[in-house]
Amino acid sequence: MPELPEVETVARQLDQTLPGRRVGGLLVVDAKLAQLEALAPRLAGTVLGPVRRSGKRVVLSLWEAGGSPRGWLAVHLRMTGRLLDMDREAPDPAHLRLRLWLEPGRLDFTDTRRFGTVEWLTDPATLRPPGLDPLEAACTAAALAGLAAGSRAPLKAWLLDQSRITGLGNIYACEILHACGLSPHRPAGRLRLEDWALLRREMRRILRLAIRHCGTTFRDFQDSRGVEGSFAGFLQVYGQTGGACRRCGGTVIRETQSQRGSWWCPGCQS
DNA sequence: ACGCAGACCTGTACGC
DNA sequence: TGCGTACAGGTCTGCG
Repeated sequence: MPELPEVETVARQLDQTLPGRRVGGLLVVDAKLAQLEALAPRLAGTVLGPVRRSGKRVVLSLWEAGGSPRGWLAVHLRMTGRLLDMDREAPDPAHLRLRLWLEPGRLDFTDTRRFGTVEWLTDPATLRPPGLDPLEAACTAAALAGLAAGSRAPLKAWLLDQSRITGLGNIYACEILHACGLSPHRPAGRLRLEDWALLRREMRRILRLAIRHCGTTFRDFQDSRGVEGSFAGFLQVYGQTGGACRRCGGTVIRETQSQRGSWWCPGCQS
């Protein structure tokens, strides 16, 4: 489900409401997360600190009452995961997988498809994702061109590879390529520097715009308050099979590429 | 280095 | 209404 803008939305919201709240306990509901049971003693009594996005993960920091970090909980929401900031007395949400009891309130992790993961990290070096974050200053046209040098991978698949750029998913990869007029089939290694400059610019513009609208809810996404994102109305090609391209009037098509749907307009993307 | 199939899961939309 | 099929925002493993 969530890509960079959705994860950023959740992280920013939780960063407004979680820091300073004490962790009272841990409830593991899903047997797939049973390995977290052992964490309960280490979490109890900690205080939540800043919440950040790392790639597509939401990272909660847990601090000793004294003032040094005890560790980080890195949550990957995958397709249908949600982190919901709930009142203590609220009824259980559907598909509850994990709960952090807080003072006050509680943080519920729900996940319909159960693909989501939760990791306990104690080494700060493991907090950073392997790839370049599209919104960081280090993500320059030259850096992108350097990463892609020699690659024959189709641009769409290249953008989805999290080891190079971290944060893009299917929706935003399709939207960015359309905004740039680049075909998803173009070999990544054959782009010119000016293509990367355009791609970098559009990538940042679209991601920032989506963050401003709290992400895209095409199906499942909800933020930490259970509210849907409003960027869906801005989508130009994703999910628009047979629709008219808003730029050239051509017809948006869907095809399967690297096992994923690719939506694009052959009229203006080449 | 790359594509591809299959796996992990559950829910929904659609055609018959 | 009911049943089968395809598809879903992610990522991993194994194979060719």
